[in-house]
Amino acid sequence: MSETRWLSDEEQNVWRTFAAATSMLHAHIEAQLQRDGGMPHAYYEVLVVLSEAPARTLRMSELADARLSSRSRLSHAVARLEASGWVRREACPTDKRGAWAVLTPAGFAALEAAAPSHVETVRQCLFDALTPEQVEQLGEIMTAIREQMSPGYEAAIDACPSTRSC
Amino acid sequence: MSETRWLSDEEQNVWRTFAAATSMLHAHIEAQLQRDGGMPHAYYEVLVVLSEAPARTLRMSELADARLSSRSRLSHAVARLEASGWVRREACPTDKRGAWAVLTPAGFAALEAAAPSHVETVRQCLFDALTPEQVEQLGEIMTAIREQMSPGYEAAIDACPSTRSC
DNA sequence: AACAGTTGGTTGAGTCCTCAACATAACGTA
DNA sequence: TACGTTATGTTGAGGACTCAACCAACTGTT
Repeated sequence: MSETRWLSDEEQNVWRTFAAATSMLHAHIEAQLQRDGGMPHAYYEVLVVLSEAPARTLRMSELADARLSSRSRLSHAVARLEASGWVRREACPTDKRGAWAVLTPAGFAALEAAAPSHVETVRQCLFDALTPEQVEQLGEIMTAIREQMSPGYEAAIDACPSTRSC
Repeated sequence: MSETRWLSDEEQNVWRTFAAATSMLHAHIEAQLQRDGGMPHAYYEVLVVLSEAPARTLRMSELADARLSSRSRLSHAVARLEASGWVRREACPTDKRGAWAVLTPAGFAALEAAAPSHVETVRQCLFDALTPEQVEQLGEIMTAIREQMSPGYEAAIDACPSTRSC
């Protein structure tokens, strides 16, 4: 292990502000969505991804890869969403290991009901605080970070067959 | 409730990238700290705050207000940190309701042991991905968001007596 | 002194997440 | 066909957080 590259005062300040701001933002959005939509943010995003998929249906692993990383997590999430009647599992005929997750009409309705206040919250917390120029900068910065964390992420999403056809 | 101010395509793109990038970043840092330091990020931050306090000691509520919001959360956290031998509770003589949290030598050592790899991770994931100009922009953007979420936060920190004297 | 209201902190139940272990099915090669 | 390897998805235990309820102590008013 080579010498530690400690943060400068300036960097430390940026990092702490970053951590505080994103933490508050996530907590706020989480609480709002839980309160008004009856679901955590992660589950909301599952519904969003499903709602945009062809036939509102995706393989479990595609769903996991697209947004959620861990398969275990998704499995638990879909179990809960299924109990709420918002998602339905279906056996995959071509691959007997596989499972499809299908957004139910009730799930779509729940998403539609939760969306307006969620979007309003995002706007208030994020976009209302920034100038148009800063929004653009933020987009570039976050793209760079995402690329750093997971090279080829963008390309992978674009190339993902499930978002194109089924 | 007035008309929903939906996000434009551009805004939606920025928001999704923001959510994905910060989520990956947090997950990565969390995993690294858990693996190499044996503690979650939130607990690491508790140790950091304590280590910077006079006599490495803070009232529970000051600790909660400074970084963690919920008192319940802090109470659970300190219980766990106390079980690890990293923090010690002490009764407050002037206010018999109150409690002090004191960083133990073992806690300070754990912090020192965890710091280098944590800082390296932050540098790799965040600063290495950005230009100096972007770092500056990020600082301003996050300051604006933090101010939006919690007006007067900066001022409150600066005015907090516990960080000045004891 | 007494009482209502506020503040400091803890507790327990329930929820979500992680991690590791597992079962099942598909694939590749001999 | 048989066997080892890989991929898909589930399960259960344990940890961390939230929320609401709670106790104890301080404060201000009468």
